[in-house]
Amino acid sequence: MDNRSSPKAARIAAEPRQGAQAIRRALSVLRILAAGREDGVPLAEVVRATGLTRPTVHRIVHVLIEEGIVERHDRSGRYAIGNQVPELALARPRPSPLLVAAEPSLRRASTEIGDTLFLTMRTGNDTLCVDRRIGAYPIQVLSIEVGARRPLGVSSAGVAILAALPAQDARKIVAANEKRFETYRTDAATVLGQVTAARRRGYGMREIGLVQGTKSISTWIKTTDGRPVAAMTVSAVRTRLGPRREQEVAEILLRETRAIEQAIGG
Amino acid sequence: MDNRSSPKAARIAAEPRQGAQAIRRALSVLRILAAGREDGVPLAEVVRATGLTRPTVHRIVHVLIEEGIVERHDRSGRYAIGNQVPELALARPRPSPLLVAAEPSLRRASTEIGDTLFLTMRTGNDTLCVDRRIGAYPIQVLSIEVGARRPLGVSSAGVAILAALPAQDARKIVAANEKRFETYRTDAATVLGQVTAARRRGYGMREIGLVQGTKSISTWIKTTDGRPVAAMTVSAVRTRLGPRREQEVAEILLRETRAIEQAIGG
DNA sequence: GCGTTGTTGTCCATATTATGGACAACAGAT
DNA sequence: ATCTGTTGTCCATAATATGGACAACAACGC
Repeated sequence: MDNRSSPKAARIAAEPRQGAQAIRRALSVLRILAAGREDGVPLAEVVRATGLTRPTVHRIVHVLIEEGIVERHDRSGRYAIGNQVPELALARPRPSPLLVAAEPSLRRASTEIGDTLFLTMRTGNDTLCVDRRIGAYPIQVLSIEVGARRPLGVSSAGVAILAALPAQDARKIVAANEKRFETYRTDAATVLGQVTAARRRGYGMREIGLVQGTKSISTWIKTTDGRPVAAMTVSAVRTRLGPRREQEVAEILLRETRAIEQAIGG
Repeated sequence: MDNRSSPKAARIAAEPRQGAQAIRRALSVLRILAAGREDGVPLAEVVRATGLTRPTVHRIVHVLIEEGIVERHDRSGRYAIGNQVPELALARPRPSPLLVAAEPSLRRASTEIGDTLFLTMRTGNDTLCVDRRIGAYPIQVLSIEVGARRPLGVSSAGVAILAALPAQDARKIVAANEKRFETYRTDAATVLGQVTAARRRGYGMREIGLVQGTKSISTWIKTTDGRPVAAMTVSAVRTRLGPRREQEVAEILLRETRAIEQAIGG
């Protein structure tokens, strides 16, 4: 009851505006549900991931259902993003400038590498897969789809983005996501270790992908102000990405990453 | 303080769940902002349209800005749907079954009629344009774009949908939208008159379109349970739609409307 | 110059609103 | 039959969101 501080206080880093706890909570519920995609998420998982109490989550979710923002699947009882969300999204028709800037690079890298390529952007404390290119090689890792959303740190793309952030910011995000890591069978310490390794290596990597037997390599994409906003990822069965080829692939990714950065800047 | 009623009360028409006023209010703000599309909406207009007080709207809007759900345009000071909304929408990739069912009919009707064709669906108390086909005739009415959202009643599509609803429901919606009609230079009495006329005529019509010198004809599309969910509209410069041609066009629309209804049902 | 009418933004005492502990009911395991 | 996992509901309570009042600024008229 004292930190109201100076009258026209610094607005630089956005002191949290008060008087809307419920709205903020509803949004954090929505973001968890978004990670569940079509299948949705059980209530208990939302409770775990948000750290809210169950009555609160239950109330929020059911109000959102009445409003058409959330749906409940009758069979499974899981909750998912409802059809009014895309309807609201139609108000914003222009395609993301990132996607436009990345398109040629994705096409080039995809034909050159031949394995599945992903473009993943950061949104808040999550990564969001916004584009996927399937390569020519007969075995492709297709587990991740456009729209897939995961806590920053869980995928190699997330690790790459964390590695490119100031260390302090990265630690904060990892701490904020800690409760959610359990679901993805990892923990804060592991993630921080991978981030450090990626920082040294110059790109992100996961020897054990989220899917058994796959391996992923990710490079981060920064805007002109130096903040990483996205990552470019190659996923393949592990045997396809031995040390020699890892090097080759990483070089292609780094080259195209720079091309995307230039396209955004210019 | 008595209508808590029977223990396992009728859930048929969804008695409003309480304990989330703020969330509901935030959503009604969002829906108004969605109607403003890229340009957004001034705060005062949101206040008028929602009937909330200005401090409340201001607080809600600014919390949503902090959360990335709303953006404020620096030049105009207007508020608009932010980029996190499409990001959340990515969680729901499947295309609307209505769009799929309507596609062949839209294509047929568009080539046959030659004027601009719209598919507009109902969402809550609004209409939302979800598809537009440009015809072969050199003068086309392009004012309405995919994503355009307006209160039910102001467009001919909205009038058509209201006409196909039970009279009592239609009256309720018109009453709920009354505060917003002012912005579109109409009022409840006018709308109700147009709805009655449309009901008698069998399709919706606006002699004076939202754009000067245009005329629109709309037919309603019902699901098997008899509820109208969308409308198909032709817009053209008024001189293109004299009484003779109005009749022709209406017949084509009604025919294709029935085709869509069958495609949804089967 | 000086009202007038339109904005947007902020403060803070107040009471309305959202909260969460406790309880209930059900589904699968063991 | 008991345990552990769910989801859903109630309601007294405290914390939260509310909105009246005030302020600052812009555009317009005269």
